[in-house]
Amino acid sequence: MIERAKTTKLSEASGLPKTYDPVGTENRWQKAWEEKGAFKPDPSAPGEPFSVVIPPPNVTGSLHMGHAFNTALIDTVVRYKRLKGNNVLCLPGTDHASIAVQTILERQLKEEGKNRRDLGRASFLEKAWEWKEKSGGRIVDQLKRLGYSVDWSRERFTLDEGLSKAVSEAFVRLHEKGLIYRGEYLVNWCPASGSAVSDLEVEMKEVDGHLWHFRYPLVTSSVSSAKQISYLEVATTRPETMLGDVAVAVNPSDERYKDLIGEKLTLPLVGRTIPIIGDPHVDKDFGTGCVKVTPAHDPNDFEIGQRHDLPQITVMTKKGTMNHNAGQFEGLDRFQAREAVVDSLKEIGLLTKIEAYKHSVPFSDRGKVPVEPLLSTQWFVKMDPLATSCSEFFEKGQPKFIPNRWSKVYRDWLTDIRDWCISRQLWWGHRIPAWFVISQTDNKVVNETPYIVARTEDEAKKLAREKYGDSVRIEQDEDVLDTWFSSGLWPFSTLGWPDETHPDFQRWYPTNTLVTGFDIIFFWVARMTMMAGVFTERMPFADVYIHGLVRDEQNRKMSKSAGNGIDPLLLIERYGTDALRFALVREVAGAGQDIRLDFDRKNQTSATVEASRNFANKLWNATRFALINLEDQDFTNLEKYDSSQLQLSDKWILSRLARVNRETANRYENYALGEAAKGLYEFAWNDFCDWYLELIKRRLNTSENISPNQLLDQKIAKSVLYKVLSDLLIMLHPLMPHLTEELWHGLTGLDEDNFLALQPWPKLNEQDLNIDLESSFSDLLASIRLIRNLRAVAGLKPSQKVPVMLVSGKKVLQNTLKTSINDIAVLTKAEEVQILSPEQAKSLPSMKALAGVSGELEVVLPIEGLIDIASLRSRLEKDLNKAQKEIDSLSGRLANKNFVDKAPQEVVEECRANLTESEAQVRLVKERLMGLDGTL
RNA sequence: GGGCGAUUAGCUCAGCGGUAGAGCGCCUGCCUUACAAGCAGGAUGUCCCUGGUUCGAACCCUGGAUCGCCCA
Repeated sequence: MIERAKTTKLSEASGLPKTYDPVGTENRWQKAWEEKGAFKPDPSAPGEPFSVVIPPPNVTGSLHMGHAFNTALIDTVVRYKRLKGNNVLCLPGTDHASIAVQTILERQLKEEGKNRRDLGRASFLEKAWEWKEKSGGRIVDQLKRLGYSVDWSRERFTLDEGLSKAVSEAFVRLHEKGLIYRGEYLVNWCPASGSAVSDLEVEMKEVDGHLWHFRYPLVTSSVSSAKQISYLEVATTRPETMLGDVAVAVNPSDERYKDLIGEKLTLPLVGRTIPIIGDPHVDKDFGTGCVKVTPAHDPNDFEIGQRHDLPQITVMTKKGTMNHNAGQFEGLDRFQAREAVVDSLKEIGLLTKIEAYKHSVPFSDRGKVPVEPLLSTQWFVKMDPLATSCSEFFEKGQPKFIPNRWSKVYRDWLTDIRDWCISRQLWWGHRIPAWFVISQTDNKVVNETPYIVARTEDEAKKLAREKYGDSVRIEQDEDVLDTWFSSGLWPFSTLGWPDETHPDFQRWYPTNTLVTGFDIIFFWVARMTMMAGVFTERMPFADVYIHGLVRDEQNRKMSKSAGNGIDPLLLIERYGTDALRFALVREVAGAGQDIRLDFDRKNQTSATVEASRNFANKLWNATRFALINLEDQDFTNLEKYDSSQLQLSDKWILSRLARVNRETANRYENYALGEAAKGLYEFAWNDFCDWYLELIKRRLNTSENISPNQLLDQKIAKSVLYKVLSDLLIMLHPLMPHLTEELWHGLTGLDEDNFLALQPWPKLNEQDLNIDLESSFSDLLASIRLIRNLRAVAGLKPSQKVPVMLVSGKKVLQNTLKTSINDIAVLTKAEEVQILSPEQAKSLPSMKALAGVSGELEVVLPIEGLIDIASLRSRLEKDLNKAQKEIDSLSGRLANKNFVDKAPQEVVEECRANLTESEAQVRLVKERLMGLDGTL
């Protein structure tokens, strides 16, 4: 820990450890932020409002890399906005995950040999809450370890009282608007969880199956006798459903069968007589061209059934076993029944063919078993009107998707959408606010039982009495709502809705940005826009920033079942939260794309995260350097110095700083977070540490007998150092919040409650921007590199000082070099540096020297005895070669009349300038080669 | 079947019309008093293939290949 607060003495900083130890620091700041309510905004505080609700992790979960990634991105945006002075609310919470929680609890019960019915609804829910407190608390603690700058005092849970109220309100209002209905339809039944699930919770998987062909005999052969047909052959992937067949369909234009339409068949094994019907949806070319129709067990058949007014015969139970309609097969599991049906058909000679066949089978996302399309009475939300409203907003560009290509995914889904089955045959969740008037139907709930939708039981009773008299008996629907129903309300239910006068709602709704993975655009994003459209008449967020998935080192999707997840907490303990966050954000430059996180499973290390940890350490040490050098002087007020008093390197780093400030703000603003991270990394490491800090060491080290001018220069260097470092820490703060908070406190000595997280974004000094100066400076840096390169080529010991001559006819460069002559000397270990014009150089006595050329600059190290002629020659030849190639290419382009005529003037000019430079270089290199031993 | 994305250095990825970039890894030399989690120097590419547009293509357009995802 850096000494800070009131007792800070910067001079003590030299006692800092050489390496940054993140874990303690991070915990300390997380605690401090939370205790002081740093991220708890006041709705009445000034500042443009900015709000984000986090995608609520579900309470069954533990922190995985997806959370870490999502958090890193959201928190970066949110912290940036806070620095920018917005009144920021970032609201956290969790969702109740009906199916997941219930599955876990029922599994536990099963181990005790019980089921939920044994327990009863009330005690089951009691258990569920107990379990939620434990598990939900864990994920919240884990989120805190990420340094999430959310307001924990506003943490919400989808089953909270307030949010539950929002759910009933939403249900009632949708029902009033005629957007909710109840009815018997084919739904996706998940036998594992014993509940209906929505279309979205079904995943199609390709499986290797079979196509069984079998024959249904014709009852009559009057018409068909001419063709001598006595049966129709059908092909199916699901033989067991034939027990529920009610027809066979053929295409009415199919020459083979069209005359048979209206005839009857005998359904084997069952003996039922079923009609042959004509339906244009039948594909003549698929299989035999005859389709068995099972309306109660197949969505397509269901539609055919509706069109032809066919009965629906359900042959399975909700557990996935055969029911009494299956006759001899009753009681068998659906997959056993399949085999049994096939065997039976084979026995009676009706099975004609078994083909291997790859086909798509719907699986339940949660239960991981094939879902069964099953007729059942459920609650649905009518999607068309909701989707239409969203489409209207979409036409106006709301919400805006980043990257834009996801907007098409969203729109396409809205335009072809089926009604949403929202009831779940579960207990854990929001119980459907509908009461059956059972006294009307013999005290039982049947499809015909009337119902009352109300906000509370009392309200329902009152309504029931009004309508059915005082002796009415009502009973609430057993089922709960799809978890996504409540998640769909999240952006406004968390802000106080349905109380639209709630200060939070007033201040922060609609929210500004939603950051989430592309995998839940339909599940969540679209549901939120639909709910918001109908209840708030606005889109719930302005921007939707879509990110990809974190994949493992082999580019596989991380999943619990594959066991290939990389534990974020492990990486956090090893490298620190900031390192993990920075690594994740840095990888994400191509927004919306998956990122791959490298991970060595044997050693449990990640080179990517390690690189970010090293960066953190670099910043730690840069600050340590600053603290060692910034003593008790006045160094915080850079403005008091006149620009003419600043050195070239000061102006250069300030120009770079201003540029980075502008670029970084733009990047944060436009969700180019990866670029922001990379830009800051480069600036901090290359410009600031490698060059600027090295350059000012000379100025800071002057100690004895310091002249007033030197003292002034030293103060300026310190002021610039302080300015650049403190600005840099602020700009990096959204990406590495803990480290920067720690370092900033150490640097400024401000007390603990004065958080960096709440500082203003550094002011951009436009007047510092100087592109010409930056360009001159990079020439200077190139010169220094060239000298160092020559020294390396010559194999000089680092400690060995040699004289350096720099020769150039270019006036600007000469000046730059002259003003920086001391810097060059220090950075190249030069004994003495001379800047010469070509004329001056010519007048010197010729000698064998170490020499190199870069553009129009010639570097000469007159150290005859030390030269390795061979390696120098090879170096020069390489330069010559490169420059010659350059000349060929450039002169080729310039010789092309089309290029000179059509290309923009400045491009042609640049080309000419480059050619001149390359020619000069070739000339100089040749001279040098000649000088080496008189040959080329 | 419809749609989307990816293909650039050994690896992971930027760049998206004007002379190919970063990090990691690799090679050489350095414990230079902020940092060896470091410093200095260095090597490395038919920018998937194919036509085309253009003075000029990694970048735009045809067509194709391979890998991956979404929807039906």
